[in-house]
Amino acid sequence: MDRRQLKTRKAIFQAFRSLLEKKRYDHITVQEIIDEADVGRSTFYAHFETKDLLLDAMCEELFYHMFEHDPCPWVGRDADLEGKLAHILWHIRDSKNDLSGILLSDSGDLFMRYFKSHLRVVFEQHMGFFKVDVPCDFLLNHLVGSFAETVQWWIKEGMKTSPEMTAKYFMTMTETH
Amino acid sequence: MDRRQLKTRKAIFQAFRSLLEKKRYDHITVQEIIDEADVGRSTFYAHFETKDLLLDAMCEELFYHMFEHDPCPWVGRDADLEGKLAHILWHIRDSKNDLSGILLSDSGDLFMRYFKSHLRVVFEQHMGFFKVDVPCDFLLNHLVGSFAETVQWWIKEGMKTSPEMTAKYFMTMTETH
DNA sequence: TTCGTTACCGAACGCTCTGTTCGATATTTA
DNA sequence: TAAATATCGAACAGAGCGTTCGGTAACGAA
Repeated sequence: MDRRQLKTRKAIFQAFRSLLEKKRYDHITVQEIIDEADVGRSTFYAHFETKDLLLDAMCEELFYHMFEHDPCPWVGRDADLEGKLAHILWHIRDSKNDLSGILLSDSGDLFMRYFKSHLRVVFEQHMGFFKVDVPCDFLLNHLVGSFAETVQWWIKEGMKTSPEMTAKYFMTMTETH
Repeated sequence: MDRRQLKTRKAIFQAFRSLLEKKRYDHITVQEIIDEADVGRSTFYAHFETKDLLLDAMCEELFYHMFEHDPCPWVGRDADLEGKLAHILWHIRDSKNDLSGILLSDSGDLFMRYFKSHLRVVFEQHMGFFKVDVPCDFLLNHLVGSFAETVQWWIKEGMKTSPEMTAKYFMTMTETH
């Protein structure tokens, strides 16, 4: 990939992230993005057809490492659920892209939607763990939603508790004694 | 209130709701709303300064009855939590404003935010019921988020299970045996 | 019914943003 | 070095925004 392309792409992402912390997604204009990124108008449209597709691309990049690659050293691919969840929290806290700021922004729900769709896959692999007398799809939906809420709460509180402890809180709420 | 005002307000709300089922909130233009509502441009702005304030006003109206007034006949003000939750579900299902369609639309998250803020108050009155070893604000956040997820799941599945049964599902997930 | 009040209409306004085009310029890769 | 290509920047038509204002029609009170 041409270095110029990477540089432009990075500048746009950075500008976009910066704006997202100041105002809501649907109030951000392409004009503002290219001003902030210091990029030509036509250049922006050469990279992204629309603002929505820019959002898609950024989500792809934000969550790629968290769910697919670059695993936390102390968590293997066959870790237990609690370990995996702690890993996700660890990743959010130490993200270089200020992921926590984005998830908590006024447009956080937009990113939460992507986040949840990835979480769903994780939980699907551990459904056997939960033995409750409710419909299976209800349970899955519940777990994904609950953990997403847990993450939001955790960030809002300044991520004071450790990833491990936070994951434990969540598991406590879902335990089937 | 002047009949003309009520008629206009109703037409705008109706048009807005109709559009929300077809496309995302931030893709809806004021132009489309006034076309659909068959209302003059200046008339719209006489009622609502911005599209965001229209959203606010509509949420106010949508959730007013659910949380404050017009209680379901078989649920008193001092009902237990499960009863209150069932009442809320009952209200969503039988709403004349197609509340379920709105909550499930592409912009459902916007309305969920309002919904959750009201739910918070309800759960706050019943925190004594839950005895779990996690921080109190974590617990409250968890309950509100979980129930919101439950509602979303319920609507998506076509509201097949009864409000009572659905409330029971939820309580099952949060029981502290 | 009458009459003063008030809400609506509709056209027009300057403005901002959109998404596209194109030739000139600068950078990169081979 | 040379060919390819990414960026720039200006310009464009089109759409939406939010406001203004005079004319019209519906309203509510007497």
